Amino acid sequence: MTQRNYHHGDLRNTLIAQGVALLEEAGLAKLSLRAIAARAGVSHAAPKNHFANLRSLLTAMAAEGYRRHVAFMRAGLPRRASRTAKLAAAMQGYVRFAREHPHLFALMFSSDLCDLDDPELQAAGAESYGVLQEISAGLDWDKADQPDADFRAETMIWSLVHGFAQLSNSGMLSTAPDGSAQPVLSVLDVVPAFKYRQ
Amino acid sequence: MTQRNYHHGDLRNTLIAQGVALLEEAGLAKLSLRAIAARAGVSHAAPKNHFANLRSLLTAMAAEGYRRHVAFMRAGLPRRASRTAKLAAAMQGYVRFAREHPHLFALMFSSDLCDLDDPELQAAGAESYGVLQEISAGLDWDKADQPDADFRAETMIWSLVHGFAQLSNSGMLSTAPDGSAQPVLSVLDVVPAFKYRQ
DNA sequence: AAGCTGAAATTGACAGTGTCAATATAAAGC
DNA sequence: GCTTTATATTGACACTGTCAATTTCAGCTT
Repeated sequence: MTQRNYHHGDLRNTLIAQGVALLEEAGLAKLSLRAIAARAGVSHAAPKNHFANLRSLLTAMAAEGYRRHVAFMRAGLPRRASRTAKLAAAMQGYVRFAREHPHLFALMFSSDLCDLDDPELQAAGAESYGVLQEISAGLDWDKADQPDADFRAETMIWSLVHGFAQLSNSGMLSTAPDGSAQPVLSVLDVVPAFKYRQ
Repeated sequence: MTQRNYHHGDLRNTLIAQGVALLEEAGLAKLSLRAIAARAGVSHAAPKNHFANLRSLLTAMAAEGYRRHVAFMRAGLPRRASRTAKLAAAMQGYVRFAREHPHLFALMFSSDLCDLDDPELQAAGAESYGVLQEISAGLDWDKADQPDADFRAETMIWSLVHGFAQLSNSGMLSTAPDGSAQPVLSVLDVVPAFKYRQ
């Protein structure tokens, strides 16, 4: 962390880190390329050497988000747990990440803000999707014998947990439309009790 | 649609309509207060008389989005259909709206863009939530005898369909992480076959 | 060791943004 | 017909992302 005079040395990673930090602290409204550059101790046009535009930097930040996301999903997972326990742990990790990093989570899925086709982002996302694939393989439900059964199961689990996280972050689950307060639900209160084949 | 000279006459509604139109045509990137004002045939600061700031206009646009959203959910619903048929129709309407109006749909749930606490937005959202409440009441599943059973069922259905819509719009369901093309799923391919009590 | 080269930083400019204050216009009420 | 008041216009401001021109300096060649 020595002070560099002119050439920063590791500006690319610093920009990503400071960008994520600023996003989490201040939200999207206060996030700007110039503010991130200032936080990195660098002039307003320096990022241009590492990122073609703001969108490109946001995409790299989203990829970093996926890497942290995977860690949350794998966390708190006992090594030799039952498949149902693994499913529960991964889903809780998914939602916990979304709740603790709402802005980063929103960025990761926003096609308006970042290039969802970017190879690095796709790679980071694939890692995260892999966890979902593991835990939803062999699920026993009414569509287990349909074509694309695995893909359907993954999509069902992903939709469920992703929708829950999204609605939770939008504040849609805390108060009913009539204004009455609602209990704070865990994902597990809402996920059907799935079993696995054999 | 007569040409007004100075006073527009119905600028508030025009701004909402033109804002939605521009959003759907060009996306968030090209959306600006000045562009909307220009589309409405009015100077760049005219909106100030009807909306305190951009956020306020976006919030009104989101409320309009909810009104259209409800129409999609109620559409194609036979008057005397079974509850399962109603559930299917409403879910398909939910996703169809999201797919046909991706930017508006994103706006409706973005706390970064609009005031989710706004009374008008809440009212419009309540109407939409009401449809979900109707169709998910009395659902028979493993949590039907738990406390807050109704709220859990609503949340489960909503999470499922909302997550599916969101992931679909993010392009996450069309290609697997390894790059292989995936079948285009309908929500119904992914929703467990729920039944109703009695 | 000196010099060259090119990557990585700087400064300065530009058009475009949201917001605000001051001004102009016209509709509504007396 | 005059005043009041809502509504629109103009002009300015600070801030944004992006680009071009310039400066700095690390590492390689000779």
